[in-house]
Amino acid sequence: MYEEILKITYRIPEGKRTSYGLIAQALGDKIASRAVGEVLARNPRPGRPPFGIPCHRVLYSDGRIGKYAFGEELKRELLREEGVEIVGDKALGEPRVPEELGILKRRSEEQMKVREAALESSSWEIESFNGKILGLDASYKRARLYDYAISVGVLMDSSGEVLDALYTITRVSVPYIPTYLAYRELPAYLCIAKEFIDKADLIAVNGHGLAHPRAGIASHLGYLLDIPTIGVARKLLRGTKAIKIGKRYLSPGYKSKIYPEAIKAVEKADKLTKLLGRLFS
DNA sequence: TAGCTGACAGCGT
DNA sequence: AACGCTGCCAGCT
Repeated sequence: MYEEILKITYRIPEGKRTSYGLIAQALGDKIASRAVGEVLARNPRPGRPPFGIPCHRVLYSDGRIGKYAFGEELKRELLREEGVEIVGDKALGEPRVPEELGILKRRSEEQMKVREAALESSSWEIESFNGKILGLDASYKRARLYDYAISVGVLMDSSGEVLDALYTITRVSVPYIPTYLAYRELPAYLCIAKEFIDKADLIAVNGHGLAHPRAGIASHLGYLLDIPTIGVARKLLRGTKAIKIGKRYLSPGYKSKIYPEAIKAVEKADKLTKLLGRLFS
């Protein structure tokens, strides 16, 4: 995703400008506009092609210049040199619309497919769970260019006793984009979950399952591995419903019901990711 | 218009 | 432990 955003930015011709939102639209969903800004804030080579990536040509949607690592003044100056007309605090003329890549559009379609399978295999009944639960969570460390994910899996029995645990540290080149969390966290979860595939009866993921407008990370993981999963989230998405138990919002992921025992597993994983995060900083 | 909010997380108090 | 703040955004109230 970083690569795509930088590539789109690289292709904005001299004398033209675009917006964070239009780049997000080219990726397939305008909700990613903030993530575009976050990625460009870490542009490894600010400047002009062929060596630089001209993130100074990306402005706010209303034409205002917006932020720049070396200051808004320089951004405005670079644009003026390139022939972009600026009056007051805004650039004139129409922004350039980048070529559509549609990555996020394909992903949201994939999520809808996952949702169908999740809906059909799950129910919202509350039951107690009597097997081994794998709790999953991740924390992040910012580096110069990329984030690093510290992902943890904790295997528990239903009484809450820890049987086993595993963690990974991976470089992440997918920014956080609202409703696309799965694509940021899933790769590491898949690695960990595969190690426990014969031992865990249920996977509890920090995030949503069916309490997501399409399909949450818990549903997605369950679908890919064909294992029962449940989502345990801290916050609810707008316009969605989940079962609140204590401070957590639970929703079935895949082939699952609502099992309150899942909360403990996720909270344990949450503690461990934070502990490890401190250890590595 | 100013203010709010996104499955934010991390970091400070 | 629980808030509040911030981060190259944008659309809505």
